[in-house]
Amino acid sequence: MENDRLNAGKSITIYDIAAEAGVSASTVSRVLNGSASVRKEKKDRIQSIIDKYNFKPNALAKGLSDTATKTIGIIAADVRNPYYSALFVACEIAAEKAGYSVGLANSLGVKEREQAQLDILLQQKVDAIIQMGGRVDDLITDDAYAEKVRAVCASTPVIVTGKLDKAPVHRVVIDEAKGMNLVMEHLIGLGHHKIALVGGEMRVASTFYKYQRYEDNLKAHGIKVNGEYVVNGYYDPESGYDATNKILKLEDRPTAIIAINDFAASGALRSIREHGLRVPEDISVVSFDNTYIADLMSPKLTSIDYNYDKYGQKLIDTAVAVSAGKEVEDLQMVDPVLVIRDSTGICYN
Amino acid sequence: MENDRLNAGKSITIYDIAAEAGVSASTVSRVLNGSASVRKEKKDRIQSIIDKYNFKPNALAKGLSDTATKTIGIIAADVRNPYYSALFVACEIAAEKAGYSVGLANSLGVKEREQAQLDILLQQKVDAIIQMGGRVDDLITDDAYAEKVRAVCASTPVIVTGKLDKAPVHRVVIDEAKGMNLVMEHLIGLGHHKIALVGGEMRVASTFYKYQRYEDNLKAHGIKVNGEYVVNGYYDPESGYDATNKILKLEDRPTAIIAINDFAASGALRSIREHGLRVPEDISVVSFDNTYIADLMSPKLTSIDYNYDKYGQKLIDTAVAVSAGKEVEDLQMVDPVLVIRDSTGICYN
DNA sequence: TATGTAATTGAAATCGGTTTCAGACAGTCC
DNA sequence: GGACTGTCTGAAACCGATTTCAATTACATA
Repeated sequence: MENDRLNAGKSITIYDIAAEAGVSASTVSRVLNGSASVRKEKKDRIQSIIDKYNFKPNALAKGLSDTATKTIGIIAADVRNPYYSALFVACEIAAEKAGYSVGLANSLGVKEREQAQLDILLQQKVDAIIQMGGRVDDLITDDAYAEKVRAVCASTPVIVTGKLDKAPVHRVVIDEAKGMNLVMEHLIGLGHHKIALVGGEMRVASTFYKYQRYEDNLKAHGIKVNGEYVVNGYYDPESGYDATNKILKLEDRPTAIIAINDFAASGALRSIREHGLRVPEDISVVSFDNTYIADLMSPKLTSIDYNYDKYGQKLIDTAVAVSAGKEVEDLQMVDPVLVIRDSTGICYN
Repeated sequence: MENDRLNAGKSITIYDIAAEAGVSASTVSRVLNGSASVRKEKKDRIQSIIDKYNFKPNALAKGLSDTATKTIGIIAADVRNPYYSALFVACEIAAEKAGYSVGLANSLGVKEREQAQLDILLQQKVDAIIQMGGRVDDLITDDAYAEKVRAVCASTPVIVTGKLDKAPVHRVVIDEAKGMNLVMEHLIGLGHHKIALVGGEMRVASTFYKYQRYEDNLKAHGIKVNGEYVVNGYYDPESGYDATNKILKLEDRPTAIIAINDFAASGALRSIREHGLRVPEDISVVSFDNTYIADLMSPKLTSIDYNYDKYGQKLIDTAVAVSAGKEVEDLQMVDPVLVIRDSTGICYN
């Protein structure tokens, strides 16, 4: 008992196991990893001692002597956004299957944090870094940031979900163009011609790409682009609310609204309701991300889904492959899917 | 150049710095940590070389020789639930201020995962483990699980957000009783007597405690407890929806519904709307957690808030203090607050 | 029984830091 | 000048694993 107290905090090591088994640490290590053959009788004895103490080798020591830590660091913009939490959990599950564990840091969109977190992950000797959202999504890459990432890439593979060029990263990105095409085809197929776009910043690449396809699709259908129908903002409910308020004041009201994400869509819904209009009878609403929010709203939102499980799997596969020195495509695409729910309907106007 | 390529993946060490500065590694270490005095001129020279290479010491090696890793492991039930993501980010920010970094693992409510994650964190030599949600919330502690936690506690402090007894953990929990008191006072103050409770499992301690106070408050106001008004379930929208459907079919309909969390409340709102009733004119709705969902709904939800920033801060403060060997209260409480929005109103029936 | 080969095993080096310990050196005081 | 003090500094041990290398043992074959 008193001995227990004295030992508090001191955990058991491979040498303790070796001593109790009357063998060397090398042999215990071999049993632990199955890295070389050990005489059956001896192996069983050692294994039973390992089990008895539920001994788990110190990951720090292991990481120090091995070349790999079997750890992947993930920097997300903000897990409080369900888009990132869904993607993170998908990565975690995929990583686990591959025998890796993941760490999570939130950059909260602050450049200094992103850089500091890169440094921490580097110090922790993760085998790869996945950065989702934040600076890597900028349409125009910040030079200082690119320089930093380039330095990181020299020792650790970096996989990003955004457009970041100017650094030797691997990219696994959503095919935004395809997503917007799906949305536009859906709306135009329902007879909508007066389509608005709310929320999002043009400095964010994914938003900009969406906007491009929005224009392209309208033009392709001979529909004139109405500048008043595009009201940017951010990615939160307030932004969607404000933008929609502005749009609903227009003389020539649109019959459909595309929100940059589900948050913005929730604000749009509120604004529409407050204007005494119905969804989808008077106005259709579509959004991007298909987070659980889409399912919480009334009416439930038609939204573009990114198949988070597959997306996470692809990110981890890439991280694992690159860190193992395998050749992997620099750029991989993830196909979005349109999930049709109750917020879109035929245009009667 | 070719040299660069050869060195790819090999990062710079304290010995490289020492060699370039013409001193020993010990001296560089002293400059790095300010752990002992080094002659000014020499110190500056070493520092400039450190800066030049942006050298950051290998955290694995450091953790191996130090007693602490300045790392805190967090096991959450599921960060996709905004309750946990809010709390996690609060912890991350608080940890950062204290010079710690945090890791995140999701147990997803699976016992085997919780145990495996405890083992991984132990191997990674985190200075403390914070477990939020999952098994630690059980009203009746699982013996095998308690045994596991007890073993973990022998080497690493564990802080939990739930009721887990039977293991020498530290607990920082929400004062559920106070929360439910606030809710009941609010509703009864608005004239409600027929109050229903939807969602949640009684095997979860926090839910059970809420139920107890629900009963207590009714009795204290001389209101008879109606068993039909309590419909348990889980913590998702569907559960709230199903439970509310059941309740709205009753002859003697309640005038207020308390949902176990914002998710369940969103389902309740949907059911109420589908029954052609209005919130709060016909029925008031209150919920717990005050996640951003409460703000997304129409009407916006009146909900119990846990002050996540302070809660996270308290968790980290406790983790840091305990791992430093300081004496800390075994049980600390966090006070909830009622945030009144648009889903509750005076009872006219 | 002698010999060759394959299977086992442990000593020692290594990973990249920190820290103790003792020696070198400089400055102060009689 | 000698003794004493205090400041700097590096060598070496240590943290807990893995792995190389060489030695030992076991076993099959001639």
